[in-house]
Amino acid sequence: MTDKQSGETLTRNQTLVLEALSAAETAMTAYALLDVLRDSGLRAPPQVYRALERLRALGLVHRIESLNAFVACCHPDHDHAPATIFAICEDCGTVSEIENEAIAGRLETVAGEADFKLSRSAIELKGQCGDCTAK
Amino acid sequence: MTDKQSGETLTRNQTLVLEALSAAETAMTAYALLDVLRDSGLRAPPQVYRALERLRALGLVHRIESLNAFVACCHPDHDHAPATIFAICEDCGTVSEIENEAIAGRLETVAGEADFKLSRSAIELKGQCGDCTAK
DNA sequence: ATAACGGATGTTATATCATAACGCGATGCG
DNA sequence: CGCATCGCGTTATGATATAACATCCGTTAT
Ligand SMILES: [Zn+2]
Ligand SMILES: [Zn+2]
Ligand SMILES: [Zn+2]
Ligand SMILES: [Zn+2]
Repeated sequence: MTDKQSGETLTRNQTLVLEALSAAETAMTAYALLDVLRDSGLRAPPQVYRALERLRALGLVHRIESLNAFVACCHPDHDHAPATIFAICEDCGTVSEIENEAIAGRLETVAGEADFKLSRSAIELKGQCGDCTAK
Repeated sequence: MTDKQSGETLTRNQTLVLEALSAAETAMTAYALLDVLRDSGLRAPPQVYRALERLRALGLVHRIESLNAFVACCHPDHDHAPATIFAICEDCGTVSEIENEAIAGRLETVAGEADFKLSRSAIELKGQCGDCTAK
């Protein structure tokens, strides 16, 4: 176990993708990332998708299912609750990550009542963020 | 106002798509629907997507974001809670629709606390259904 | 009646999102 | 060395979704 790349350190491509995502205001599609990173040497979709896959496994990036797009985790340091909630502004596109134990627990209960063995969940809210409501 | 197609009745294509979806055990993609309905006269994706769009507006069909696929609503008669939950079995693919007022309310609260004006939400649970757990 | 309109439809082409499959080069290990 | 593993680059293709345009057909206004 030489730790060449066995768990912690990010490769060049992974770092590029994570930095691009972190710098973005909104969720980005894989192709948007590719466009942005073309000058940094990325040339083809698999390079981006592979980096995203790894970053997701590390919990540094989340996929927003309803947008087919990706965001950097806003608190990669601590572990996630079993149910993370994403609030997506339909006006400006910003995505906020919300943790809520109560809802996570309630979802577990509801799943149990339906005789469903829950492994993971995606909760995506659409609406208007505070900034856009104020406008 | 002859009610030619002004709100209630479904057109031929819409009926075909809804029937195919209702008959399906699992969620179906638009292209799967197209394959199934080719013998009934559907020839191109826009015909399916247009029918799906209308059926969704009528509340007869739901889109499962994490699958890029669609299901027939299992209780099209009564109105939906603001937050419908879909439990998706990763073994057999069945999708169950769950209504839960408590979670819907809780989501409203959480959104409010985050200063987010909620318009609609997608909650998708992945795991194992009762039948598959029993196996 | 007939012209104008709106809505559903059919069709072609294209945009957008995602992965399969192959080969290469560096690294670690027997 | 001989071999396995891993990241990487590249090409090609698959899967999902929509733009754009032409047509048809009942309704409605003139
Ligand atoms: Zn996170
Ligand atoms: Zn906003
Ligand atoms: Zn429903
Ligand atoms: Zn199952």
